[in-house]
Amino acid sequence: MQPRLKEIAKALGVSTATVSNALSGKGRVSEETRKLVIEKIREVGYRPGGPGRALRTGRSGVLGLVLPDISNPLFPALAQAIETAAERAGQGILIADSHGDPGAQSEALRRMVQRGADGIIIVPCRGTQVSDLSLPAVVIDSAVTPGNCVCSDHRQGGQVAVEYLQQLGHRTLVLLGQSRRSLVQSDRVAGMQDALGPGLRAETFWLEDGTPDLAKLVRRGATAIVATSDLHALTALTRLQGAGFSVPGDVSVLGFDDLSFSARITPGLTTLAQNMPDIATAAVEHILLQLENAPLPAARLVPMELVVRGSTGPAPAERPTRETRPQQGDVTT
Amino acid sequence: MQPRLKEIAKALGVSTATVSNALSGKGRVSEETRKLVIEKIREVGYRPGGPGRALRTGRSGVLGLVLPDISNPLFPALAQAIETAAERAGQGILIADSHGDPGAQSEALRRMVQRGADGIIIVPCRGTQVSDLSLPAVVIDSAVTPGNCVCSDHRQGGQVAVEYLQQLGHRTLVLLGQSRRSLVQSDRVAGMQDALGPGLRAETFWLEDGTPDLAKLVRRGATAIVATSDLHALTALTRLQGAGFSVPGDVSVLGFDDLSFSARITPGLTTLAQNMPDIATAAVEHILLQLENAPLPAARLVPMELVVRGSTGPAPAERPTRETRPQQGDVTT
DNA sequence: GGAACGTGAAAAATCGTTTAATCAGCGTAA
DNA sequence: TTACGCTGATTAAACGATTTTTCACGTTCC
Repeated sequence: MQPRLKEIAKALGVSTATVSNALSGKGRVSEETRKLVIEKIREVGYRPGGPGRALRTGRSGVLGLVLPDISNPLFPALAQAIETAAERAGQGILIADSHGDPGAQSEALRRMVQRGADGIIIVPCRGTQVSDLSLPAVVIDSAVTPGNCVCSDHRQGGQVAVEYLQQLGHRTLVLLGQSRRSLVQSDRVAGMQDALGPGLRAETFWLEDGTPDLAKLVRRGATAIVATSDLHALTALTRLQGAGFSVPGDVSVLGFDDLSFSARITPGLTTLAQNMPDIATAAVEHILLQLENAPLPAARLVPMELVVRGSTGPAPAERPTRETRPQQGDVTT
Repeated sequence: MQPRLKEIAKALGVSTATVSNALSGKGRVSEETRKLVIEKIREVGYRPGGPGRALRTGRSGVLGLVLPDISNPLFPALAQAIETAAERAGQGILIADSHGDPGAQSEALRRMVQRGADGIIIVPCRGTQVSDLSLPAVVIDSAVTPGNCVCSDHRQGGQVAVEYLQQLGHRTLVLLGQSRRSLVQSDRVAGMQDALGPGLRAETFWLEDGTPDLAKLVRRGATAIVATSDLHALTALTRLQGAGFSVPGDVSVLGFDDLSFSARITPGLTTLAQNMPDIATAAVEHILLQLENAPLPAARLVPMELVVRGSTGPAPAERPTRETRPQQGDVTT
C-alpha cells in the first residue's frame, strides 16, 4: 500500500494541510518543518495520489490523444513525440482509436472528458469537424482545418518535393495520392501542382480510383513518381524494381512521412518528413496555454523537411521509349 | 460544464445516494424513481465523473501500457489491439515510453501508479525484470520471462517458418537476427534451429555483429533468407532485388510480425504474424482477473501464424553457381 | 395496541488532496 | 494594559462519487 498524506502527517505529528503546504510551498510553513516533511516523504517515497488531487483541483495531469487509426504506420512517430512532449510537461497520455468513424470519435471524446482529461489532442477522422467540447483541444490535421490547429505544412512539402525533382532535371512526373477526401493528401498534391511550371508536366492519380500502370507510364517518359505517403512510394518502388527498372537510374521515387522502413530499403527512400517533435511540442503547449486562459498563438504551421536518400537521382539522359528490360507479371496472388 | 450527480438529484428532488443507487442497481430504489432517474440522466447526458469515482472506489478504469519504444513499427498493431481490448472491457489506456532505459521504465511505472492506473501491461526493456509493483501487472515479452506473462510463441513461429521452407524444397537457409540480447529474437532463432534436420542447413548471422553479404551467400547456394523481423526481411529483399536477383525465383525471403508495409511491397512479404487481438485480450483479461483476486491462468502462449505472400516460393531447381545476372553496386550513399 | 418487519429514501461517512478560514501564541506599539 | 499584527500551524470545507447507516412510514402479526 502506498503511503498517504495522512500517514506522513501522523508520523511527523503535524496536520495533512501542513504537509501539503510544505510540498507545494503555498501556505505558511517554517523552514524547519518543511525540511522535516521533505525528508520524510523522500524516506517513504510518497507521491500525491492522482485521483484525490484531480478531484480537488480539477486537473488530472492527463491529456487525451484521439486518433483515427492507431495502426497507421505514421502513428508511432507521432505518438512518441507527443508522449515525450507531454511527459516533459508533466502530463500523461490517454489514447483512443476512433477507427475512422465519426460516431466512435465523438464517443471517444466523451470518454476522455469522463476520465478527467485536462485537454485533448485530436487527429480527426476525414471530413469531421471537432465540435465544441467542454475541454481545451488542439487539432492535428491540415492547414485548411478551422480552429485550434497545429500541423505540418503539407502544401509546402509538396512544393519542395516537386522543386527538388525539377532541379534534378525531371520534366515528367507521376503524382500518386490515395484519397481525395484526405485533407492532408490533397494539400500535398496541391502543393506539388503549385510548383509545376512551364516545362514541368505531371499526371495525378488517386489510388481510390484504381491502380495506374506505373511501368507503362515510365516507358512513356515519366522519370519520377511522387507518392503522398512512403507506403505508396514503397509499393511503387518495389513494383518498378520487380519489373526490372532501376531506381533511381530509370526512375526516381519520392514519398512522404519518413516511415520506419524508408531508411532501411535499398535504395533508401527519399521523403518529406514531418517534424514530429515540433508538432508535438506545439500541440501540448497549446493545450497548456488554453488551460491557463493565456492568449493563444495563431494556428501553427510546421515546415516539412526533405530527407534525401538513394531513391531519387538525376533524370535519365536518354528519353526514347525503352522496351529492353523484361517485364514480369505481378508475382503476388 | 458537465452535469454532476448533485444537479441530477436536485432536479429530481431526491438525494445523490438515490441517483447513484438507481444507476448502479445496488441499494433499494423503487422501480418508479429508477425510471425517472434513468430518463433524467439520459436527458442531460450525465456520466459519472472519473476522479470522484476513482477516489471512492479505488478504481480508475485505466490501464497503463509501458513500452520500450513507441516508434517501433510493431507497436501500432499492439497498441491498437490493446486499446480495443481495453475499451471493450471499459478500460482506458495510458501510454508511456521507457526509451529502452530501465531507469525510465521504473519511473514510468511509478507515474502509472501515481496516476491511479488499475493495472499495468508492460513490454519490458531488454534484460529488465519487472520487480514487484503494487499493482496487477502482465508482461508481454518472451516465454522465458518469469512471472505473469502473455506472449506469442516465438519459438514455435521459428519452427513453422523453417518447416514451411523445407516443404518448399529449400535446403540451405540464411538466418538473420538483430540482437542476441533480445529474448524475442533469440527465441525465434532457437525455434528455427529446432526445425533444422538432416539435409537442411542454416547459417545464422546477427546484424549487431555486422551485415553479411547476402548476394554472396545466395550465389554460394543459399535459397532462402529468414529474418527475425519484417524490417530486416525488407532490407534483404530490396537489396537482393536491387542486385538483380529474382524474389522468389532465385531466393525466398521470409520475415516476422507482418508489419504495415509487408503486404504492400512487390512481391508481398511472407511472414509470421503475431495474433495481436488474442494477446491483447489475454493481457487485459489477466489484469482484470488479478483485480478481482480470481485464480490466474498459467502464462499464456499464443501461436504465431504463417501468412504466405509472394516472397517465398519453391527452391530453384538448378543449383549451379549463377553469374548470369548483373550485379550492381549499392546505390545508396 | 404495541412490537416486529419491510420498504424506500435520506443522511452521513468516506476516499486523498488542496485551500480558505481560523486560531493560539508572541512580540510590539499605543 | 490592551489592541494589533505577524507567524506557524490546525481545522474545516470542498471536490464527486459510492456505500454504510439511519430514519420515516406502512403493514402485519401477535
